[in-house]
Amino acid sequence: MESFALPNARFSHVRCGACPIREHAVCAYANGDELSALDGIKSYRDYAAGRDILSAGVRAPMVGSIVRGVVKLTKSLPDGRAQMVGLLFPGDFVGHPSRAEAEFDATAATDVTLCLFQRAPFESLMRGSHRLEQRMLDMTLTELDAAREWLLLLGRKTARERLSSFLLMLARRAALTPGDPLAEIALPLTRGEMAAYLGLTIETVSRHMTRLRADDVIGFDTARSVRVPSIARLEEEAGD
Amino acid sequence: MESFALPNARFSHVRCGACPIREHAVCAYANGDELSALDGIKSYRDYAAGRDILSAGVRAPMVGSIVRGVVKLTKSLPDGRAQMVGLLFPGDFVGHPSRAEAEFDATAATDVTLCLFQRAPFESLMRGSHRLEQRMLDMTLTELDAAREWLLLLGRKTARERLSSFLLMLARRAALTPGDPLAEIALPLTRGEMAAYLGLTIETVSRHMTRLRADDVIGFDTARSVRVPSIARLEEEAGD
DNA sequence: CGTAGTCTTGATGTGGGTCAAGTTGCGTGG
DNA sequence: CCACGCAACTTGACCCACATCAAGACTACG
Repeated sequence: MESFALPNARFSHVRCGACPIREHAVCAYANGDELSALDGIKSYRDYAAGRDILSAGVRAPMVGSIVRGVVKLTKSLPDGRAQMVGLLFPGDFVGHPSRAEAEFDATAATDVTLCLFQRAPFESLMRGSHRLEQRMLDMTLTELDAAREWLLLLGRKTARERLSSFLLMLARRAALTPGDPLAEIALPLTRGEMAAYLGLTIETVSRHMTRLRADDVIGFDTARSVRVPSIARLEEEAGD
Repeated sequence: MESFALPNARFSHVRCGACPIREHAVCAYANGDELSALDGIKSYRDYAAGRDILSAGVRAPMVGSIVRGVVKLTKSLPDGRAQMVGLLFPGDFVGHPSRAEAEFDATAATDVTLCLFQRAPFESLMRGSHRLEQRMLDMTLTELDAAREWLLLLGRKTARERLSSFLLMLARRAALTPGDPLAEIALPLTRGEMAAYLGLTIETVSRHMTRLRADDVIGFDTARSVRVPSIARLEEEAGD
């Protein structure tokens, strides 16, 4: 029996064909043979919100895809200052092939399910499969583009523009899943995590959220959700 | 006759075996067959300092490796604010396979020589060569790591730490090529370009360069060069 | 219903931005 | 070889967006 009967098991197994991220993850281009090879070396694992997945400077024996939830990547200076350097959603890849030692901490921002592969068999599978390697390159280029967009945000945007850019990204992601465009969007991050992402402090994030609401750019009743009445308006506020 | 006789020709050809970046570029893992295939589709081209190589939103028919010189990648907001999002050195790759339209401007920061490949034959060559594709993935992961390091710099470091980090990167690159460790390092960027890279203004860069000199962290007589008497001291100043 | 984490709001401080005025360096042409 | 002109750089005076410091309020969970 597969894991549907055990939704919160820490280790479990779901056939790739039934996987919700089949079309978006590293396996997106895989053919039947490749998929069953992947199927043979994978296992699902759950992480509660706040749990560490990878630690900077530590060798990790696994890599994997996010099936459910949000993972944050953080880099720190020795004196404790910390900056989030990546935010990963379902379908995104955690850990890098040919880079056993992580360059940053990866932490579950929400409850997370990963589809894990042992590093060694995954790498040899990739070496034999052009599709898999091409997909990996593609995903890495997408991440690089996103990181560069973020460099522009951190280097040149005001606090209000940064918040708007972040909310815009979430609104666009939410728009991809069908539903009422004016529905509440659940924020996957706390104010403190948003600050870590945006290169700001908690207080500045909180103040500008309040102001964006006062100016009717967004609406919210609880701190962990927002409504976006007009994407166009939010785009203006984001600065680009 | 090959281009050694025509050092400033805009188009020319050098056998890969004689190429100074043979070991560091996308061709680093290529075997004999792959190398001669690359040799067949490549051409060298020179760009004077300041020349545009790629423009944001424009389809580029070529990709290529930097043979000589420094290339800067810049992203701009509609109101003119601009942030450098990458700085590429000899061996680095310009343009992305499977991404015909650039996401940013690429400009020659110094006089530059590129080893250009037509996009289509390069991509099909890559599809057929595991070594080439693996090298490409490897280089992209390295760029991603560098971009994330830069996110930490832009998000959390002070102006003095940013300058020190930048100078440290140059000092480490210079240390790779043999020579007097206390020799002058030529700065590939103007104060304005350094500011664009570091998320600062020209004035702030200039002031902190002056202060770092006053504090004996660095030495310089002309604006376009520095001496680093102690790498260890510079590392302290860089914050990590 | 207590307590701890999260969020909001206010008062004040400061690093880096802005504006402005030189200065230095260098290529061009007389 | 020098004079001109322009771009790059430096330095100073002032300003402001965001950080810091400090209370209090809300929420969730035992």
